[in-house]
Amino acid sequence: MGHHCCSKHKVKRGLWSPEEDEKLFNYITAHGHACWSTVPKEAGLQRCGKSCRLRWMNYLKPDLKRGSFSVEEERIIVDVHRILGNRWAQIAKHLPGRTDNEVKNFWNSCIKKKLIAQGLDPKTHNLMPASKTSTYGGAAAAATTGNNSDEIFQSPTTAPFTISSPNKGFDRAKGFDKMAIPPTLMAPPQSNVALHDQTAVPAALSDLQCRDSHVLMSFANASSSPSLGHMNAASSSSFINDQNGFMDDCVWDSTDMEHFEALNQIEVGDKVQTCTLGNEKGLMMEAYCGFDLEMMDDSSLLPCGDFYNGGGGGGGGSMEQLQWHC
DNA sequence: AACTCAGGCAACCGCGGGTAT
DNA sequence: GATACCCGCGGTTGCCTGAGT
Repeated sequence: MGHHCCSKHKVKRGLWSPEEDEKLFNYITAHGHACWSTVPKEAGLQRCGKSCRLRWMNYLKPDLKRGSFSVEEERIIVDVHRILGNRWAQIAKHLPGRTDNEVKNFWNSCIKKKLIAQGLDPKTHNLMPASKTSTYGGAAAAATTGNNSDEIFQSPTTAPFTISSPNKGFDRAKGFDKMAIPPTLMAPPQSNVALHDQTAVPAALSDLQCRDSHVLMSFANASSSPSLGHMNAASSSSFINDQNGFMDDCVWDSTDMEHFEALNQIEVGDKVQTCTLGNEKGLMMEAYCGFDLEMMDDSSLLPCGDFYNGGGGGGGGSMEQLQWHC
């Protein structure tokens, strides 16, 4: 049974031969692929358009990077997956030359197992209950011993979420170079479901404030919300370091109003995560949990782009190298 | 050398969203 | 608005290969 789109035609399935690859490659490089459904016919292939597209995207495309994933790539995958979940195509966008299929396979065959071995739930990136951990082999203890690439797999409770975009739309030298966001703030919807009882609650984040000059961000009710115990756990990375939940390590240089302008509205799908930054007299940023992760898509991606965890220390900021395509 | 098994990878399948008619 | 078609995505399957016995 072939694809629905080509069930009427006699199509070949299975592995591609070098000849087929050559035909497809030659055709696409010469004519492009305006319509995949016509490609096989035009290229003289007994394949369906879908199959051709897949082969091109995952194998023939010239800018694909082959070979094993680097530690840095691995780190990016883990970090972005923590935010996006199984949105492989989105994750792959942060890894030039890698395909969604490649990332997915790497995740399933390698990263997932490492996370499990460290006692982390690969879906939520949270520590699994001891019983569950032991089910997976009881290797949670290994999580404390890593001094190699396994360090990538840190519990989100100890690694504040940070984003860095050194080359997009903002000159780091001008300021606005420090900002840390806890994983709870950036948690994807699916994670919210999973973490409902243990992580950020929207209400707790509804009063995020940024003050001018030496900007502070605060979460109302931070200390009273059990959910924010999770965030306070991140205080070792100087994200939140007092009982009121103030993040005094979050410094925005408000003289760079250009970027506050840019930040003025972050529309995140229809669930707007209002990120309202007012004028320089009284900056105010509102946010709540439950980010619609469409924000990770190109233009809608945090337009400011440049979040940097200056206080992460000790590898806490595992997203330093993440480049947002915005 | 032969066999088994697990891991990695490529490809397929089905679904959802977008667009044209 | 309804329908058909196409594309892109994520989940899954199955093949290939290498390590272990």
